[in-house]
Amino acid sequence: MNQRSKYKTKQREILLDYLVTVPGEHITAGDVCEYFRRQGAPIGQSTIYRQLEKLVDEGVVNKYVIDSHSPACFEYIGEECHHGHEVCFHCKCERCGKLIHLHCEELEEFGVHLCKEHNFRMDPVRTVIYGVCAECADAKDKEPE
Amino acid sequence: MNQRSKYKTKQREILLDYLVTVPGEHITAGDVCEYFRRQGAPIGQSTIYRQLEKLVDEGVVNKYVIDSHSPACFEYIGEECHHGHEVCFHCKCERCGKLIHLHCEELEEFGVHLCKEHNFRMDPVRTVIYGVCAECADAKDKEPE
DNA sequence: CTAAGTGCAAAATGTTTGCATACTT
DNA sequence: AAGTATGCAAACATTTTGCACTTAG
Repeated sequence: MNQRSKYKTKQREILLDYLVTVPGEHITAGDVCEYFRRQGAPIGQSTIYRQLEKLVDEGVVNKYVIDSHSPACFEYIGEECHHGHEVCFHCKCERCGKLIHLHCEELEEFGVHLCKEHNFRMDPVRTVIYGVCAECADAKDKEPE
Repeated sequence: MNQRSKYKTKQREILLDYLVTVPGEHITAGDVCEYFRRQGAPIGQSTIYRQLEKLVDEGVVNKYVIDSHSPACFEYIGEECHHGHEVCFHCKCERCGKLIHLHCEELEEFGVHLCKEHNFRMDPVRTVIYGVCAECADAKDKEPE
């Protein structure tokens, strides 16, 4: 299950170079495929899936599952997710799909609580908090059934 | 997107009757299909998917997406998820796949915090906290790379 | 030279859909 | 009678896999 990369291949380099340019954005494997196809330098989709999986295992990239059967989203973890010692948490709006990055001490405390009281080591990187963002909540209030 | 049931059909009844017997367990659409097939009273899979979706929209059943391309899990929300006014949160072990139900005030507080400070309305029903459970954490400590 | 990675096309998988039929109200 | 729900099979979309070939160390 833990697949890390051992060789430094051209495809991996190119893929990473691209990902680095879009930190914090979340893109699907299909997006990545298409991007390189358009560049005139396509990478096989199996390679993309396989490298992406490795990058996830290496902690360089995060993977988010929004819904079964929508494609999974990947996100390069740039500096913006590492302010000081803080971890970056992610909230995903169920309505508009927006991904919100959160640096929140309370959340970190909650992680500690989970570990101490419930013996569960939360993985902030893989955990996505679903809910409704401010804008969508407003919109919904206005538009009734 | 919001599909609620208007007629009370036999299939819906049977399905609900079954779900009620396994509150807190999480089962896939495929599991449900097979269950009824074995009972000698199969229900069409489209019906199962469609009814399950309705039950989710009605708030009777929760749906969890663990991983894209693993089947989605459904869970009847019985009393055990409604101790008093508490909500039930779910933690999923990344290693063994175990689903842990948590009744935790701190988590509720965290939801409130999220809403007040960050304007994000967490949906406890759809949010799954990923991490590593106690047993798997122990196991990993012993078995090095 | 060996282990690892690539790419293609094919398979696998979970979910959705079209449509004719049957059931609820 | 009108509006919904059902069930089948076919369609879909994403992800995975088998395999022959290439590349990195």
